[in-house]
Parts: sequence; C-alpha cells; structure tokens
Amino acid sequence: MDIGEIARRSGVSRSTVSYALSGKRSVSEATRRRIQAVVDELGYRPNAAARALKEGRTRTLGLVVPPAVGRLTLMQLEFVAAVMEAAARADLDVLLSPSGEDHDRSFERLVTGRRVDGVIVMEIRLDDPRVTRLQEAGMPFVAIGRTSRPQRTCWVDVDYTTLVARCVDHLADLGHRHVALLNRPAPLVASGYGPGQRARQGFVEAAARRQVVGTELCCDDDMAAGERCVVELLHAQPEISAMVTVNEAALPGVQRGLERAGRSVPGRFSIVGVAARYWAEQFHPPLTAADVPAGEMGTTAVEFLIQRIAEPDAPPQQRLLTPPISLRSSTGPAERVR
Amino acid sequence: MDIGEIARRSGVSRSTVSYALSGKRSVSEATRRRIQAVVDELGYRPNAAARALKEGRTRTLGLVVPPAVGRLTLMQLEFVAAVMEAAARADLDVLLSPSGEDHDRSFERLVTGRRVDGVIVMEIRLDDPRVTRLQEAGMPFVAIGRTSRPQRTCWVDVDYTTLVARCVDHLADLGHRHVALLNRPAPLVASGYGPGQRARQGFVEAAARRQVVGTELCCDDDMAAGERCVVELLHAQPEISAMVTVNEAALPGVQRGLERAGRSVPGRFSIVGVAARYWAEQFHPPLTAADVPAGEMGTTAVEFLIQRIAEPDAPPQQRLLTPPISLRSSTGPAERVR
DNA sequence: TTGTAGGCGTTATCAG
DNA sequence: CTGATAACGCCTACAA
Repeated sequence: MDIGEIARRSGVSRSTVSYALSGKRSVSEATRRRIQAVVDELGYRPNAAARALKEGRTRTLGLVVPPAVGRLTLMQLEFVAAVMEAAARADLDVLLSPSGEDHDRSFERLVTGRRVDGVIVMEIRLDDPRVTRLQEAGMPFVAIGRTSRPQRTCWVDVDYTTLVARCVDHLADLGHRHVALLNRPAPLVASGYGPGQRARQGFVEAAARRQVVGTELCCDDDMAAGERCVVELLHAQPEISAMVTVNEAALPGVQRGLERAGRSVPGRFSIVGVAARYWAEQFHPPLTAADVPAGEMGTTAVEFLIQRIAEPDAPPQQRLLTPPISLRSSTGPAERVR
Repeated sequence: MDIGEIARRSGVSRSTVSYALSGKRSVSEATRRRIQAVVDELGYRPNAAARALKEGRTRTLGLVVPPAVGRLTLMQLEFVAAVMEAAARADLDVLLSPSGEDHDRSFERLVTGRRVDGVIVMEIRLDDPRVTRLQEAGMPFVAIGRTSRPQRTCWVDVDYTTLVARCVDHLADLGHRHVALLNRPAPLVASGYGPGQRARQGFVEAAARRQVVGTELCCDDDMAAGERCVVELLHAQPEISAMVTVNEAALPGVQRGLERAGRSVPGRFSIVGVAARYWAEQFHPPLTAADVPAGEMGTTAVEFLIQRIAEPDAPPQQRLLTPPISLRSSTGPAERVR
C-alpha cells in the first residue's frame, strides 16, 4: 500500500494526499476528511525509506554505545533510556550501534551510509578516533564527555575535576587527613578515559591544596573488586579515615569491605563520591554524593543534536554539569587522634 | 556523492559499479579493481534509504524494549547487548523503540512505516496487544516470552515453571518443609507478566507435590524492598527455612536482610533461584541458581528473526530454555527440628 | 483548491 | 562483459 492507493480510494491525486497529511498547503476540509478516513481505515503510513530518500534526512538518531554493554553501568543505562525517550518525544527513532572491538563496520555504516541525521557518542576518550571520523565525515554529533581539545565540538559532560575536589574539601572540613580515591579500573583510566583522569586530577590538586594525604586506588567495576580494594587498603594504611569514590559499581562491595574491616560509617569511616542516585540511596547508610544527572544528560544531548542538525554552522553548544553534593549520612568528623 | 560519481570517475556505467560492489554479476577483474580504488578513495557507501526503497528491505531490526528502561534488570541489559552484537555480526542495524506508556507512536512507526525488516519484542505479557498488532500488520517478529496462546508465533523463553519447581525439589530434598517464593513486583505479576505467573504456578504445584508449605511474596525490583521483604517474612514466619527467588535485583537486599535476621547461609537458611550469573556470583555465599542465559537468548532471537524474515511462511521456531541449576554454596540441609 | 511531473540513489531487467 | 533505462514511494515546484 502506498500513497497512490490512498489517492485512488479518496478520488484525489497523490499530491493532494501528501499535502493533506503534511499540512504544507491548504486542502479543503471535505477532501481532507475523506483522505483521513481512508488513511485511518487502511492504517497507511508513509514509507520511511522513500521519504528519507526524497527529503535527504532519516528522522533517525544514532547512538554509539560502548563495546561491552554487558558492563554498562547504571549511569550509562539511565542515559540510554533518557535518549530513547527524548527522541521518541520528538518523533525520532534511535539506531543503536556498538563501537570498539571489531564493530567498525557498524560505526562506518552509521557515519557514511546516511542512515542517521546525527549521532550521539558515549564514553568519549580524551583522544578519540571516532570524533575525528565524524568530523571529517561532516556528520553532526554530540559527544558525551570531552576530548582533550573540546573547543569546537558539541558535548555534554560532568565536571569530575570540580566534583572530586569538592568531595575532598568536604572531608578535609570534617578533619580527615588521610583520604583515598576509589577510581575506575586502571586500564580504563590509562586508556585516556576522561572521568577517570579528571577525577584523579581533581583529587591530587585538592589534596595538595588542603594538605591532605591522598592515595589513589583503581578498582574494577564490580562488587568483588570493591570489597577487595577496601580491605587491602585499610589493612595497608589503617590511618586512612575517609574515601572519595567515583566507582559506583563497586559500592556494594565497598560496603561489605568496610563491614569486614570493622569500620562503621560514618562513625569510624567517611565516604563521599559521585554516583547514580540509585546506588547512593542503596548504600548503607545512604551515601553523601553528587548525583550524576544521567537522565538530564540524555535529554540535553538529544536537544543539542536536534539543534545541531537544524543549524550545523551555529557554534557548538556545550554543557558542563556540576551537580550539587546531596548530603546524606555517610560522612562525619574524623575520629580524634589517639 | 553517489554511485553516479563513482561510475563517472571509473569510466563505467552506474550499473557496473553496482554489480562490482554486490558481486551479483561478473565484472572483469580490471574494472572491478579500478572501481574499488575509486570507492576506497572517496569512501563511498550506498545510500541506505535508496537501497531500502529499491530492495524493499531495510537491513534493520527493531528492538522493542520495556518502557521504564531505567529499571532494566541486568538480565535484560545482557539481552540487549547480545542482540546488538549478533545483529552487528550479520551486518544489520538495530532500531531501538520504547513501548508502553505513551510511546505508541514509536511502535507504530516501526510496524507500519517499513522502517525495519522484523522486530524483537521483549517482556511479552500473557495477553499482549503488541503481538496482535504485529500479526495483523504481517511484520515478522520474535517474542521474548510467550503469550498464553503461543502456538503460532516465534518465541524464545525461559521455562520458569520447571525451573522454580526444580528449586523447590532441591530444597525439599534437603529437608526443608517451609519455603518461600520471592517473586517480582505484585503489579507486574498481576498485569500478566509471564515469568511471574509461571514462577508462581511452578511453585504452587511443586510445593503441593512435595508436601511443602509454600508462601509467596511479591517484592519490588530493588535492594531496599528485598531487605524489607526478608526481614518481615522471617519475623512473621520464623519457621521458614528456605527461599526460592526469581527477583535478582532484590538479591543484595535479601542478603542484608538475612544478615540482620541472624540467619547465616546456608547454615540457618537456604536460598536458591533464577538469576543472571553476575548476581548469583556476587551473592554471599555464591548463589545456587539457574543462570538465565540472556546472551544466548539474544543471539537466538536474532537468528530466529533473520530466518523468519527470509522465510515468513516457514513454521515459527520456538525455543524454551531450561538452564541447569548451578550448584554453588547457598543451600544446605534444613536444621533439625528442636 | 487541486493535478502533473520530475527526481532523490539504487538495483535489476533488458539489450548489446 | 557492459550500458541504458525503468522502477521503488514520496515530496514539491510548477501549472491549472
């Protein structure tokens, strides 16, 4: 069934049907109704491919997700959901594409096959070949995260440097002198993962500024690793009385580790960090943390992308989010030195 | 840049270029190379919309995900990842579509706008309008889960009835006489969610058969609910010595609840269930459970769908999975009655 | 207010 | 082995 079928059945020309549906030129009320009736009856919808071919746009957004989605954190998941919903609200579809590993073909199809009008790229590295590729292909895109030279690209990111520094400040204010940073997995950070690197930077700077002794720890994104890290850390350096964490997936393990080490929170240990609200609230006691607004980021990314597709030459929009730290119950004053 | 550009630069006709790339008719080695060189140099790729229009297929699969993806369980997430990867391997793209709530337009675009060649629908209800819609639209699809009349549709599902019954058998064999079922959230089960209903059915039947006293408990999909449920249950019915769980998201909470109630596992309480392997292994002690093979299900779903698109009239394939229960360390003999 | 006709980029049929 | 040409279904400038 095509537009011709509708035209025939309503006794008008194909263009009249097209105009009646798009509203791009006026159609007499009578014929419009007649056409609409036929459309409803047959459940007609314009063929997306034909429309895309003619209009030169697909009404589809590409979403490039990290390779091992099995390891997707809750934050990322919330982000994907938000993108999906925001796109749906704007009547846009979302094409999912894995990147990294050996999925280059999928990425290439996206960029070069005109399958989408624009792309959102998650988990940007400081030096990311995908960004270069998108730029040279002239495909509108929004990066989630910044490369090391983010001036001319459109992005949405969380200011981990500032956030982690604020966490250190908070702990220093409470009198903590020996503080640890629980970072993301070492290979990830080493490969130029922005949040990991910027968290480290914010931690080191703030520790120096506040004359606090800082210890950084990289930890795999799971419960077991979190428990192990904490236990080993407190065994090796029992003087550490507080921790800043940017590794939400390790939180349940951290909790167990603290229990095993006999460090009650916040009485004998303080912990503060950056996490999805869900994890922060699931922690015992509820975690004082900057809640990453993943949902808002997804919505913003879609907004930016739509804007960018409409006006590719406008200056790229950028948004650096610094969500406030929600004071819950996981931090308290340092124990008095005996 | 289009195929004409390539044709011009290689000094051949457009059809020759097309054939050289598709290999659907033989092209002299010399011209094939010349064409390939130009293609590589310009980075040409066929316009997806034009190709879809002409061929009548989009090389795209639709994936209909549950509405509140924010609440996506790990199992579902693993499934989505597997679908994405399997599709990418077959050089197919995946179009993501939220369903439920007020996202009907997205679903309708998918079915009726010819945006995809086939659809995978997650989280099928016993009575699911989406299935009816897809059938009347003649869109090839694979259901993840079965409706109450699954005979003529193509689906992949987990046999919760059998799995839960086996769990009950295992506990009964160990001497447990009072057993609980930790099911998914009440509204979900009530709305005709297959796994929830079938888990209940398997539980009731097996309990009767084994002359075990069974108590069913619906529990929200989060840690806090899990903890609350367990504490309340053991307070109200302390004679219960074992539990079957199909609610993986509640597991961390269940663990805490058991600790708070002073029930060590497996010494003073046994627990067995159905869960993603990740959660089973994160449990303390590791959970004896049937590991839902979400990845395998995703891969199978893509296989089935590709097959179904190729031969829509072949009898629909169906796969009911009954993964074995992996014996870990969370079950033991019932305590002797004092 | 409505109809006619051309073209978007491909692939496939039909000639050569 | 290769080239011209006709669709695929839609949108829209132009004509009436």
